Parts: sequence; C-alpha cells; structure tokens
Amino acid sequence: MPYSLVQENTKQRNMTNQSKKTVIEPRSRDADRSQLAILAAARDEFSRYGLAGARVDRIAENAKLNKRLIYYYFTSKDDLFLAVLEGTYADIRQAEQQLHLTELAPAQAIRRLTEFTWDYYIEHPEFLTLLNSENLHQARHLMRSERIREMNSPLIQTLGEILERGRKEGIFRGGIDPVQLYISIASLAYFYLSNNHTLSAVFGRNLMTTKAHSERLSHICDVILGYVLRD
Amino acid sequence: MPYSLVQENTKQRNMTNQSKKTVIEPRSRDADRSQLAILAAARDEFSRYGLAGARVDRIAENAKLNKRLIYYYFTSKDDLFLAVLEGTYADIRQAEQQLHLTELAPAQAIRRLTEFTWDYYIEHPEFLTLLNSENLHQARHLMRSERIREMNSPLIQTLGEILERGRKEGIFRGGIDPVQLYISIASLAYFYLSNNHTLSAVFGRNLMTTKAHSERLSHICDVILGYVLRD
DNA sequence: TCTATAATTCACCCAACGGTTAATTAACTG
DNA sequence: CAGTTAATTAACCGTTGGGTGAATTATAGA
Repeated sequence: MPYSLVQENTKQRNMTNQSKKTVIEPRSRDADRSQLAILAAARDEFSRYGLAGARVDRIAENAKLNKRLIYYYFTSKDDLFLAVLEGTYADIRQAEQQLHLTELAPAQAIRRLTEFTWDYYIEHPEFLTLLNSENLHQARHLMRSERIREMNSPLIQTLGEILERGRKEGIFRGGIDPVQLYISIASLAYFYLSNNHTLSAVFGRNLMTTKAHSERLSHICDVILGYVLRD
Repeated sequence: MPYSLVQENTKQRNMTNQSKKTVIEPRSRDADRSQLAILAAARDEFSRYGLAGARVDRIAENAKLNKRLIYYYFTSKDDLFLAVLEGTYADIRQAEQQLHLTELAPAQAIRRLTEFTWDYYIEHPEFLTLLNSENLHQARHLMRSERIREMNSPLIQTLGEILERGRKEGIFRGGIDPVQLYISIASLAYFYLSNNHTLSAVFGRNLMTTKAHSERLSHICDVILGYVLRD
C-alpha cells in the first residue's frame, strides 16, 4: 500500500490486540511501522546531509529495512523528501495549535509566540536544515504538494487579531503587517541557530552555550517588543 | 602553480604589454585567468546546488577548462569549496570597508548598515546559499581556514562605537551587545531572502517583487531603529 | 486450510562521480 | 634557440548512487 493511503489505516489489529491483552507481540510485517521508520530515518538523513548529500542506502540501514521498501512506499528520493517536509510542517503546525494566543493579553501573546518560536527551533534543529535544503531547491517539492496548501497556518490571522487588539488598547503601534512581524520573529531565531557554526567561527565565540542561548532569546524579545510596543 | 600562491603573482607580462601598447592579445595559457574562471564557475555551481549537489565536471565545463585543472590548482572538491567561501567572505568584507559608518550620526549609521546589508544580500544571493551550505557542514571548511581568521571584520568594533556614541547622545538605549545587534540586522534580511521560496509557497504571496522588497526593507528599518532608539 | 495480496528480500544495473596517470604543449629563461 | 618548467589535455578508473525486476514470505479473509 502506498504512503498516501497510510493516514486512513485503521490499525485494526493493534486495537483488537490491546483490547484483548496489553501484551503487544510485534508483527514481523507492519506497513505503518515500516513507513514511519523510513520517514524518521529520512528526516534525520536529509536534515544532516541535505537532499543531494543524503543517501538512500543509509536511510534504509538506519530504518533497519530493505532499501527496496523506500521505493515501494515513496517512489523516489524526491518524493520521500517531500513526505519528510510535509511531516515536518505538520508537526510545527500542530505545536502552534497548542499556543492559545488569543487567551493572552496582546504583549504577553507576542512574547509567548516569540519564545515558542525560539524554543521550537532549538528543539527541532532538523526543521531549520530541511527548510534550508528546500529553499536551495527553490521550494520545488513544497510547491507541488497539496497537503501543504491545506495545512496553512491560522497563526497569521491570530497574529493580526492580537495586533489589532493591542492597537485598540493603545499599547501597540499601528500599521504592523502580521506577515512581516511573523517573518521577523522567525528570522531572529532562525538565522542565529541555523548559521551558528559560521557565526561562531567568524566571531570566535561559541553561540550554542546555554548562557548564549538565554542572552539571545532575551535580545530577541527586546527587539520584537521594542518594535511592537508604542513609544 | 597552486592557488595559494596566486595572490603574489606579479602579472608582469600584462603590465609590460599594456605599457607598450593597449592591445591585449590573450595568452592561450594563463594560470591566473584559469583559476579565476574556476572560482567563478565554482561559486555559481556551489551556490546553485550546494556542496554535495555541485558537480566538478559541470564547473570545468562552465569555466571552459579541463577538469584536471581544478585538481591541479585546488586539490579537491572540498578545498575548492573552501576557496570559494574565502573569496565570498573577502568580497563582503571589502564592501563593508566602503561604508564609512563612523562619519555618520549614530541613527544614520545604523540605518546605513541595515540598508547595506539588505542590498548586499539582494545583489549577492550566492552569499546566502553558500553560507547555508557551509552551515549544513557545520563550518568544517571555514574552521580550518587561516585566511578567514585574518579577515575578521572591524565592523563589530565600529558598531560598538556607534552604539556608545548614540547612548552618550541620549538617543540610543544602553546595554546593547553589538554582536547581537549585528546578527539581528543580518537575520531580518537573510531569512526573508534565503527562505523566500518556502515563505512564498506557505503564505501564497510573492515576496520577491520590488514592492515586497521595499516594504520588507522599510519594516526591517522600523524594527531595528525601534529597538535601538530610546523611547 | 487454502488463497490472494500485501510486505519484504535479494541480486542486479548502469550512469555518473570524484579523482588520477601520463603524455603534450606553450611560454619563460639563460 | 635550446632547455626547463608550468599549463593543459585526453583517456581512464574504481566506487558509489539512485533505482529495478522478480522471487519470496507473512498475513488477513474466506
């Protein structure tokens, strides 16, 4: 069964098994498990080496599966890369859902979003390198993905509402484009973390210590809130 | 003659020729020209496809030279990549020299630096992708480069002086780390331009129009100056 | 228990890739 | 102008890489 149909799998057997007894005897054949293993190994591989540098043989080896299965489920290296991207985006979208920004005061909401972005990038370095790779390829893969278009983030609209609320309360400056602000929040975290190796080399200063991290986050919040808050 | 000695070449023949007569008959053999052709083709190739995606054969083809010359002058693909990085850094350092920030009023200097950074990234998209590639490889190449360490930018110190001057004049807030500020200025331009393909795809909005560009630059200046200027 | 099908394995292909050997030729030097 | 050295070329090499064809085996359903 191809990957595109996996989401609809009922995993009937697992359910019936667990309802009978909590002992889960591992099946020697499990299409879902195999595909997830491939995706996990592929995400690691692509994020480590980029699309061109990634090796299909190594993905198979790390997934502990025969290489042929990768082509059986994902057709090609490029399609596998797209599947990885889609999964990665799905993950961050899901994390964004948990934010509940609308329940917070405007300034608190902006700070929360900024801190979330920073923390997410720290905890998911693959996200950064995968996006870099996809941009090197001019978003060729994402552009032909339907799943991505369906997955559009409600965050921009939420952000727009927060900005409007803050402005009405007289604490935010007016005329802020939520897309620009969102990109800026992402920028300040992303660039620092994604380029930390060259930056560390050039400035001769380790940017990945916990102290450096907290200083950076503090700086980013200052910049963003300094911009958003009215003088 | 290896690449590391090229800088010391006297180009005696060209000079004597030009002093005699303005007619420049091209030599069929010219080590300097060959190496520069390789570097130019390599910069293009590496920035387009990344280190792993770049093809040595294609570099040779575009440089219109025999592939063997690449190994003759640059030893290996990795060493060639390093040479490209060094050249790219040398270029931006040279451009920074022309800025003369110390001659400007503090706020003007910050704005000038911000606009310069933006413009430079626009005009040199290879710089962005090359840095991304080097970061994917954890700055392996830059770290073993002496030339890079010698080429450290005086910009951070200049920026520190500007910040200090602005603070004394009472127009800048205090306690700004020049390295953090420099990284932030770079971030806001870099991320937008480097990730424009995925951002455009996700937001369904073309970020590379001249209108979008000027809006972004304007936003960036607002953010940076909003942060730096005292309330 | 038989059967159909999905999951998995094995062995293989060949083009492309980074790199090399050795011969050749152009240009400087005395 | 001969001799030396540097620049360039042509042909080649071993390996790796993405991708396949076809056989095999486990599992679900009848």
